[in-house]
Amino acid sequence: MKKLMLLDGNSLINRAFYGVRPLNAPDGTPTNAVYGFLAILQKLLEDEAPDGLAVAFDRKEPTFRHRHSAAYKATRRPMPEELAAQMPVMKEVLDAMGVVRCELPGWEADDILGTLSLRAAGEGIECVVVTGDKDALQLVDGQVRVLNVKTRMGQTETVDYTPERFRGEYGFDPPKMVDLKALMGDSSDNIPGVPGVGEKTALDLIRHFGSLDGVYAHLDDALIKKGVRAKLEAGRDSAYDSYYLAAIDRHAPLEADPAGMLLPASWGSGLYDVFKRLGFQKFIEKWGLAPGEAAAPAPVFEGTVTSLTPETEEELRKALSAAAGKNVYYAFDGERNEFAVHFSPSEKEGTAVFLSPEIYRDDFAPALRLMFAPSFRKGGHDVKTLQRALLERGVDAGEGWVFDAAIAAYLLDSTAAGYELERLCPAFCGFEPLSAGSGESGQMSLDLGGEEGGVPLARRAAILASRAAAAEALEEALMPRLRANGMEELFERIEMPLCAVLSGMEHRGFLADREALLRFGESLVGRIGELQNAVWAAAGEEFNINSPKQLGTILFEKMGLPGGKKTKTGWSTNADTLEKLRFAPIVRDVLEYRELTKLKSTYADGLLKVIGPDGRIHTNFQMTVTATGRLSSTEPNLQNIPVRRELGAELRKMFTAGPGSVLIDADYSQIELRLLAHISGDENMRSAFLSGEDVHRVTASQVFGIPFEEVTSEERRRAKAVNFGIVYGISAFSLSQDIGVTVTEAKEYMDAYLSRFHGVRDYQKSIVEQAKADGYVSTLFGRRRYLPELKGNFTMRSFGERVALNMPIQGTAADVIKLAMVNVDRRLRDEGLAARLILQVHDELIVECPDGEKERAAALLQEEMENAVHYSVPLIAEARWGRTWADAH
DNA sequence: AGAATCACG
DNA sequence: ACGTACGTGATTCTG
Repeated sequence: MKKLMLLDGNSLINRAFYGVRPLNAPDGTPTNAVYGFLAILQKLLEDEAPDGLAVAFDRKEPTFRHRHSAAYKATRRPMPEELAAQMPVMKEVLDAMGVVRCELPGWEADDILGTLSLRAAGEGIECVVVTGDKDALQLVDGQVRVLNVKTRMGQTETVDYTPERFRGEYGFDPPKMVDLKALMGDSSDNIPGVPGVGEKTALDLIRHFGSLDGVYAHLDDALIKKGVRAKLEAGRDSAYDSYYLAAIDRHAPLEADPAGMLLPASWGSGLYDVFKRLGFQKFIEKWGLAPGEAAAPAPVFEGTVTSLTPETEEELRKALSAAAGKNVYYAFDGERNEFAVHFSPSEKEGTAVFLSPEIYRDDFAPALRLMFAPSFRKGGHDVKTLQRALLERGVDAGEGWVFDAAIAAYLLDSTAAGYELERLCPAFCGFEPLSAGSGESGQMSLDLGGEEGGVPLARRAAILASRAAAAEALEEALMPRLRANGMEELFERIEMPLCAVLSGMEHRGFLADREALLRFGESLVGRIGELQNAVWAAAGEEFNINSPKQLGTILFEKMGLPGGKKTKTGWSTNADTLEKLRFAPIVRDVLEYRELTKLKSTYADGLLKVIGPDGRIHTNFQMTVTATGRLSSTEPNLQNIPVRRELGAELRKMFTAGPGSVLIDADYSQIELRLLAHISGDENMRSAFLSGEDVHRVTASQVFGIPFEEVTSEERRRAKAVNFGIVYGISAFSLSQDIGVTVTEAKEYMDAYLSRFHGVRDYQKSIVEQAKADGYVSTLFGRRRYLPELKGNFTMRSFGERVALNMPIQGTAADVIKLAMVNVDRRLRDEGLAARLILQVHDELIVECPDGEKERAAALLQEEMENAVHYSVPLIAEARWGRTWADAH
């Protein structure tokens, strides 16, 4: 064995528990911690590829060390019940994996890790100790690395501590970690340390005096402040007792031998069974697990579906006649141009009509119009994509859609891992839809895309039919849940109608001026070259300016510029950092270089690549991505086209209206602040909006206690930052960073703000309490976001609290503009206008419109946006028009 | 594949 | 003392 990985079981499962949202096995056992642990383990195995693996666990009873310590108090925090319930599952999983579990009465997991790593080192085996605590860092040496695992917002991060890394961070050798803990203590481990001495003080002391003994030998040293000296004197016994508690004992009487901890070459079918029972489908797939001989096959779709494959319109009409009056469900395969509609007379049996160019050789459009008749009550999965596929085939089938499985599941949990049919169906309906690889054994065939060897037509029909049927099953499973959550209206009146609005917008696209875009890109090339040469000249060598690593080395090491902050992987070179170094010409050039190359690669070149044959750019609006209810835009993202800087804003001149048309751009004014005023009911803020005055000026005059007329532009700027911060759930520190004042000043601003706007203060307090009680927050339309983060440690909890403050505001704004979009689209059609929506940018709608309609369309747009809802604060939208986006904005 | 950076609301 | 604003997506470099 060359490399042994040792895991601190308790610490990792604890991290996993707080980092992973609630999850249950089909039988109801909570499994989120086990799941999270496996996710961490998987990553570790991939990254480190160890030969051996063992997991150490704490025992419930106090350890010898604790019992013999005067400072020990039997107040170990009890494990949360939900987590304790998962420990047996955890052990079962490890056993099924064939991983050695180590525990020893009277000894901590840390001691076991210390003992095993010492033994392994003695046998010449490299050791990787993995834990979520910092205590084990004392073990770091030439043969033992410690990976410190953090979970942040569900993401696992590991910090790899080598002796060098440790010294770089702490400024002393790893064994001195014990001395540090002796002074600062560790609340999670019941190590008291010296009362009143925290991490900062303790770090300074150990760095200076080298050890705990060193500190106490130099108590008179002038470097130790009076107060600290007094605390150290008073806490001497506690410190030395803590030293004893913090020191890992590397000689635990353990039977285990590192050589016996070899990992199996492959996982057995026992693990498959365990994962199957726990519902860990993802790990079964990722780890390529297969059932044993005797294991039952996974349940797949079992309906009896009769597939009809009409060859003529006559046959199609006849086949569809049976669908009259029934709910119908669709699935399609865009690449093959195949569509299926499924309708069932009962739970058990159904009929599917399957349309494939292979047998139906006529023009598809008329057939599709029959298949997607407006009168059908329609359901499906990812309806917007299906509608767009139909539009691309000349069929407008936006009416009659009442169910979309992906959107329903998204409303039920907007932060789930995904909403694919393959995931939802097993989770909510207990069966899997058919796929090319499932079904009768021997039927599996590789689809090479050629004439031979493809999936047979009948099979493809069955697969599409089962996918359509899955949507039906999901409707039965999910609609009652939506109703129970009070989300029926949000679903039926906003999200479902929005599908057709968005598919239309995607299909229409935004006309782009290819030549202008090309010229713009070309115009940047010369200057980029100049800047590159200037930067290289100043640096005295050629290097890749796009590499933050190389750039950091040049600026902060070679040229010795000050203020370089370290990030995870090296020097920070972001715009915030570089702005402070503008006095150096090279930095100014780098900043301009960054600006220009960003415009060139992401926008000029990037957009040219996605202009369609029709000269238009067709973005995808994602409806199930954001945690707050906003849309997102991809391939390309048209929601982040530059506007804030002059040069970037040039790009908006390349987005134009078609011949004879104009663009109308309408945006909500301060929608989030207005919603905050309404939701919090803050009278002061409401009257600021009702007065129609500039809200940032009003805020400035209130926060700074000066007359409205005397507010300077700087004061207004700061007040604006405070307003933004309030919406996001601010801290004084971040505000100070943002507006460049001291933390103390920022704190004063915030206190002044909250005392002036006490309705906001009260609201913030109550929404966080509400979130903690309910486990989620909601928008005014009932959209939810669950906040498992609120159960976590300080950092996670703080994040959860900020989200609780922000989501109801940002989410309600998203709801409002979505409703406005549905209404705008409907009214444009009802009034016979040719104007149509083409883009949404969160608080902004863009309509393309024939010249002759522009006054009517602009008025309609503004009216529908302002009247989408009627709250205690008016919503204001402003509309402009022009030939290009730049002119209209 | 993840990190860093930067574009937007 | 903690660690530092909410929500996104695309590009580039790097291991």
